[in-house]
Amino acid sequence: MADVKTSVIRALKEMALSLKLEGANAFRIQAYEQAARQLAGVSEDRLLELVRTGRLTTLVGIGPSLAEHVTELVNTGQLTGLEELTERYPDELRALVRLPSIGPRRALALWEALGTADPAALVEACQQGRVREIPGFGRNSEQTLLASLQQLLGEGLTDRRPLAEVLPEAERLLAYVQQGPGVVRASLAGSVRRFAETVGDVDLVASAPRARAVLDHFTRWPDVVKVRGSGESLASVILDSGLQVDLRVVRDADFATALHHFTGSKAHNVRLRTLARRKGLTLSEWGLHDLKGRKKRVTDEDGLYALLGLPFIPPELREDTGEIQAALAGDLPDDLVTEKDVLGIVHSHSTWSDGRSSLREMALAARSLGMQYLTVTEHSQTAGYAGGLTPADVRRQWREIDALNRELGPHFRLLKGIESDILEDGRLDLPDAMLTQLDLVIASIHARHGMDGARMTHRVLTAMDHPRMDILGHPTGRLILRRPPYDLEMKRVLERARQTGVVLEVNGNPNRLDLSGAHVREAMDRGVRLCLSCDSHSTAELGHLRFAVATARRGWARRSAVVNTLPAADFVSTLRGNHP
DNA sequence: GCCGTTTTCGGCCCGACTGTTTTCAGTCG
Repeated sequence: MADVKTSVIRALKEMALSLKLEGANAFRIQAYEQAARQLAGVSEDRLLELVRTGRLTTLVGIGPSLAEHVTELVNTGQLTGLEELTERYPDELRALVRLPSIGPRRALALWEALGTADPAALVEACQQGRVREIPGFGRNSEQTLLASLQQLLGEGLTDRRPLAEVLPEAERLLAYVQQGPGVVRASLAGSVRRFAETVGDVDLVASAPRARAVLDHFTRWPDVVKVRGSGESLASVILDSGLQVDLRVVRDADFATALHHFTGSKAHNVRLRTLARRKGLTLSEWGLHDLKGRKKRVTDEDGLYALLGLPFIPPELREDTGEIQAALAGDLPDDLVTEKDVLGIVHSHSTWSDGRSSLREMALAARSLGMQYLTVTEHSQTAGYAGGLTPADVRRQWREIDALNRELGPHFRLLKGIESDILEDGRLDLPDAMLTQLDLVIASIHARHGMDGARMTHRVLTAMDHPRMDILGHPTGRLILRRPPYDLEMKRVLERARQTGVVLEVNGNPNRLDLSGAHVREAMDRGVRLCLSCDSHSTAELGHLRFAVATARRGWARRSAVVNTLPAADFVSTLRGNHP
């Protein structure tokens, strides 16, 4: 079941799309879209409180009219007028708008001219040459439309990929661009730099005196299979992996504003430009200018934000979910967690269960990353498919852990733990007598994902009430682009975490990123603590930590809320302090 | 539909590109 906040946001977005089809005033449409984003940055409890007290209009971008709509949505689940608009424009028409190069105007033109928005019927119309007869369309746009319709009917249009699938290739390409002729600075930009969960393409920005030479260098990268376009300052290519990469090259004096512009998000940029206007400045990728067209000197993003009267806003926060207002008010977290803050690797598997590296290899790798400890948390006995450990196995493993600690100490420690399955009735998978002897207990769901919301919520809350439960592993169970989260009332899970002191995991496995940034933000609002974990099954996967850190930052997580920024002894004792 | 350190009305973010046009609308980021 979707929570109230999610359904309100969805309704506002639906309304915006309907109004686009309706040909409504563009700024009215924008108002709905901005309101949706604004609410995304507010916790559900705060939203309900603002509705109850009639103070919704204290949010930027929500005036009397939208406040009324949101109140109606919260109270009744309906929005007057939305249903009527939805019926006027069928779902197929709404889906058309998502096709590349098709917006509301052209979708409507197709629908009206052909009397249908059904993708299969449109394919036929393209093949019969009927689309090119429609005013505003021609031979080229007919071909483009046909191609994207066929893709839509084939594997679907979700050509987004998990960030981690893209990042290594993007970083290799960045290193290559940095070696281009005359390159002064180069950086990743776009959703990759913001560490979004999924990315559609990769954006790079570089500075050099002669753009053309760098662009030629770029298009000669061995993995390039197709050059989509190459102009004076931009080249766009397709790699053999199917990934699209765009490179912009500017003079170094323009690097900071170009990098900022192409990092986005679009909504963040829009709001920042509005702020600039109010200060009598205009901001674009080509610089910050005053009203007389004089260019301000901007050498880096720090300087850009400073000229606008703001502290630096890290890329992970640039989603227009309240970060600019918070920055203006001095309310941005001043101790946003960083990778350097993390002192221990939490949640790891070895060859004792389903890992691919030995315990010794894992320990040495963690130590060489500068970590002070690694928690050994194999699967428990119920997870037979993953080589889960029986109590006897766990005791045997302790002997190896003790030996390794004698060898690798005293500045590095393996902590004794387990990742216990949460059974169907919410019990943990090992006897209490054993759980109390462990340094930490992660408990996670690995089976029976499909329970209904009431039973699943009860199952998780029951586990959290266990006095030896320290950390809830991958709390929502989602797999990015593959599996939706469990049917779980997150609000109650967060509340129980606050009451019991149970720590919620931010699992850095790039297919999970669980909790999500949005849930991290709700956890922060409630004072719930987090641990940033790798869920590593090999030494290479210790690198998952960066995704956990980035996801936590996207949820504005403070260092002080993250338990594995503590040294080993404090980490163990703070977990022991649970269940007051 | 929102908003106000020039405005309670009249503005509202910026630029590039594409394809279809013959001066520009629509789309995109």
